[in-house]
Amino acid sequence: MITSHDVARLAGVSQPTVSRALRDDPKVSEATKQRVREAALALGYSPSAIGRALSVGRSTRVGLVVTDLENQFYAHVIAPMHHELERLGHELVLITESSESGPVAEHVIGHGLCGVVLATTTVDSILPSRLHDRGVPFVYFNRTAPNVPADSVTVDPEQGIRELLADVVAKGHSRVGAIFGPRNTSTGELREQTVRAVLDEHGITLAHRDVRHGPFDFRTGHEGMHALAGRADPPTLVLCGNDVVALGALNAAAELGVAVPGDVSIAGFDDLPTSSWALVRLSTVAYDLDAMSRAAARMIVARADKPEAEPVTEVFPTRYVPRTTIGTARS
Amino acid sequence: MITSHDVARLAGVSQPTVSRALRDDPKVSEATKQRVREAALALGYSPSAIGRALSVGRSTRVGLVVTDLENQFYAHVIAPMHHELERLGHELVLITESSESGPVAEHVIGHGLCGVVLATTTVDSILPSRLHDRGVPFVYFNRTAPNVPADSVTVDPEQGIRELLADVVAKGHSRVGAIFGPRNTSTGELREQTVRAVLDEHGITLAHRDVRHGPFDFRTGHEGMHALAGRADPPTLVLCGNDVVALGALNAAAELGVAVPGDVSIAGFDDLPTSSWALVRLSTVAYDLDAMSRAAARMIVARADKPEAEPVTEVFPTRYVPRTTIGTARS
DNA sequence: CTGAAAGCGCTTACAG
DNA sequence: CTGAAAGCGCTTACAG
Repeated sequence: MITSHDVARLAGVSQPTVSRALRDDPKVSEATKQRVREAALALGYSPSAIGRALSVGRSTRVGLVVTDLENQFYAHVIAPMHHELERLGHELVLITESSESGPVAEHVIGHGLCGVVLATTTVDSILPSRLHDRGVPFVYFNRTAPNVPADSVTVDPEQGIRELLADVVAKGHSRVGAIFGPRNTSTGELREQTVRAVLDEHGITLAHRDVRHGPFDFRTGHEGMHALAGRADPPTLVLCGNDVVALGALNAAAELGVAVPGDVSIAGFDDLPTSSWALVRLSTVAYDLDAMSRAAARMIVARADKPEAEPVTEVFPTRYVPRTTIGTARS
Repeated sequence: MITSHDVARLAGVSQPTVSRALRDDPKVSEATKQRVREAALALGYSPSAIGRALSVGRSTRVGLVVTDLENQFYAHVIAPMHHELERLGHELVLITESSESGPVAEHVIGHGLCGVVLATTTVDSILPSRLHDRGVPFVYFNRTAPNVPADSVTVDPEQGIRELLADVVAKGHSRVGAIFGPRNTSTGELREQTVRAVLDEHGITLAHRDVRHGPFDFRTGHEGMHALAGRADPPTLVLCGNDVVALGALNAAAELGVAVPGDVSIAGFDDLPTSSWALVRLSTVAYDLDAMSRAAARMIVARADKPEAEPVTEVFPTRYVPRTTIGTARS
């Protein structure tokens, strides 16, 4: 490996001068900088980020903690988050909660990340408090945990759900079912409560047998729809916890031969790219996931810079995107 | 930050002893190990990976170089690769070629990765030779570059394509079109050549006007299908460079109101999870992408261990998975 | 404007 | 079995 000492030797300066010159320190003369840059180029030298990290006591690597990497939702957060981090001179390292290499908190601390973004927090996860105790900067992305305050980027589902349900009611649905997300996530819980409250304003109550819960994945929607639509007397509409769940439901409907929206209407939440496919055309609730992901990136680097600043929180509005999976209620 | 020195003080031993004890060095007595572990636990200490990396001169971080993070194909390589790396005690850091922070090679070198896997190599990319020159271990994933030899994990498309085309011919297609991948990728080129060669055995030639090329993305398939099927005299079947392209084509067909496989048949390559959706049911060529991704993970850590070993290469076989997008040719 | 010195948190010979 | 010493590649006061 070639180091700043090699460059120093070639340029005929001291090693610290190489360090300063390459970081464009104003205290170094232009002539020297020039000489150093040439030497560095000649040797193909690039400074070791790890030497630097050890020296300054902080790295430029942020971790993204996710449980389900396979889930397409996360592809759409990883991409923009990575780009924004790169723009800020940081790297993205992936961490999953199911880490076999021991507790995530230890992993995070040991691996010298300057901060982490938590994308799959549950209400009962211990990670936030562990990170807090160890002084590791972090931000909540999308989901939050109630007990440990920290920066967060979230979405406010209300407006989108109101618009969606207004359409649902206008189309004559009164027998509505739902496949909600997990109860132990802030997003799952908030969306469910909002749906129930707004439905209530319209005089509609969800029948217990028309409701399912499960992880925000394809399978939940798939199995949920089989359960709900496979019955003699199914609801005319099924609200899904998110688009991936709705995609599962849509496919289950196709398997069952139940027409959407002829026999049953379906709604999602997230408006992923797949939802606008001609083959899908899912009516859903949208928000700017791309901007959210980038905001989280900016937030974590800012936080790493000023660990003591007041927690900030950014919330993104939602809107209804009607497509073709919600039709007039069959009578 | 709490360091091994703090633990040493509390345990009443020297700092190197802490280091050895925690790594379970057999030369340390059980009694001492016990004491050190307790002290470490009490202080909530976890060893700094970056201190360690600097000391041993090698990190446990492997980079994955990808251009299009949004592409669902990569979600299915990232997940298994990450899991396998984690199992091996390594981390995955994401790198995109469009790195604004200067040339990727410099980035890779500077950031102290122990190796990188190249997932979006083109025939003309300079990265392989740069990495080679700088002595950075790397492996080709899926695609290779011809000039720089290195470890690789690839797929052999022949068997799958043979089976696919046998079915195509049996169903009476003779007017076949294609939306191939980019000419400057080994995968794009190899699949195209194989298709042409096997088709030739069946006495079929692709008409120039029935062929399109483009990046392996949704848009390529989408625009390609609009161009091919929007004409007066379209081919009866369109072979796509991969599933994501085929998904674009399938959706374009839906938009155009052309029935699949009634009006036109469509084939893919990869067999992504989406392809088996009831809404999709894409006939395609399959291989074990999961195993491939894990193999690449194992390969890069092995390579980082023995930089001088002979390059190894692992190739995965393919098979045809008939579903419903290929039908009898209309006459 | 530049250099010598010390230090970041580890590991690894080398002694004992 | 354990410790003192040196070093990994940087950065950052401190002198000059």
